[in-house]
Amino acid sequence: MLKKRSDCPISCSLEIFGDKWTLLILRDVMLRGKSSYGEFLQSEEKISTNILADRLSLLETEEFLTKRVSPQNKSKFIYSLTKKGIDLLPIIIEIMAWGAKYNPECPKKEIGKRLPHEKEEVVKEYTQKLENQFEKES
Amino acid sequence: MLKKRSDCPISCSLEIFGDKWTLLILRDVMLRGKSSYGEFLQSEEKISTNILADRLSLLETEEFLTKRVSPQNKSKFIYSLTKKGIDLLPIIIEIMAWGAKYNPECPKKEIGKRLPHEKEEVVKEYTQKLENQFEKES
DNA sequence: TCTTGTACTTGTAAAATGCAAGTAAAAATA
DNA sequence: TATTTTTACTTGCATTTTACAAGTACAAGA
Repeated sequence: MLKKRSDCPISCSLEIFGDKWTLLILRDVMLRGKSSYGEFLQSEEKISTNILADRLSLLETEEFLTKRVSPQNKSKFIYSLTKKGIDLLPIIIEIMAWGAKYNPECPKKEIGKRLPHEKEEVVKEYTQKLENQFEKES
Repeated sequence: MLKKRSDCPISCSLEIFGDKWTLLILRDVMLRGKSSYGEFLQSEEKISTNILADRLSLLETEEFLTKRVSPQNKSKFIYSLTKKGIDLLPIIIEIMAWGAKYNPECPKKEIGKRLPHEKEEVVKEYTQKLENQFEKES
């Protein structure tokens, strides 16, 4: 990512998180309350260890996540969202909404069911929740 | 894409368009009125010819775009959005909004300036416009 | 002290991408 | 009619990225 392809905000964004894994890690953080390497590794999509390490490093570099030692366990790291990371929630929700609409085989859980008629509210609720967490941690 | 990583709608979506180029082609179609191989090739991001051919084929297979011979020129093809493709607009707009917010060096054009305060309206306007086009072509 | 938990790193093969060149058919031009 | 241009790819090959399996390092717990 030394030199940008263009100044288009869409292109710039895709250069950072336009791949099959980065947003999936953020999904785990935002919607599933995950926060550690081991937890990310357990997701059903089975990310490789080297890719996970690479993406976590990227997410930290890009300041989507911050990394700190767990107070309970000094050999464990906790990854938390920044405001910049929280602001990606609307993108993830839109992707989920689209995916839920066009993949009938995807079982719809609570959020999925709410999306067709109250997407805005879902985004607001989760943003609020994540921002509260953010405040507590600072 | 023989077997899916999981049934998560986010994961399924990213398996299709989670890369650096697919959404950029759709940007050109949705926001810049482009519709042919040659036009896509001219974008400032400089996509390779083989990648463009591969992605157009994917977009057709996934039914995001339909392909037909140009009435004016039989050696030219016109790619048009399907409803399924038009439904990706909110994702693209959210990505643009995020990118415009966090990349101060991206020059903001009309849409970019409107996004912070009237994102919903922008999505509605463009959806309307693209759906009108869709109707005209059918 | 030994085992477990946690977070990686390394090696290597496979797949995707980028770049340059070539192909083929229709359209425009001489 | 012959030639050039336009349009949309395809092909070959080097580079980069990814996937998979294995190994490493350090802290915590028994």
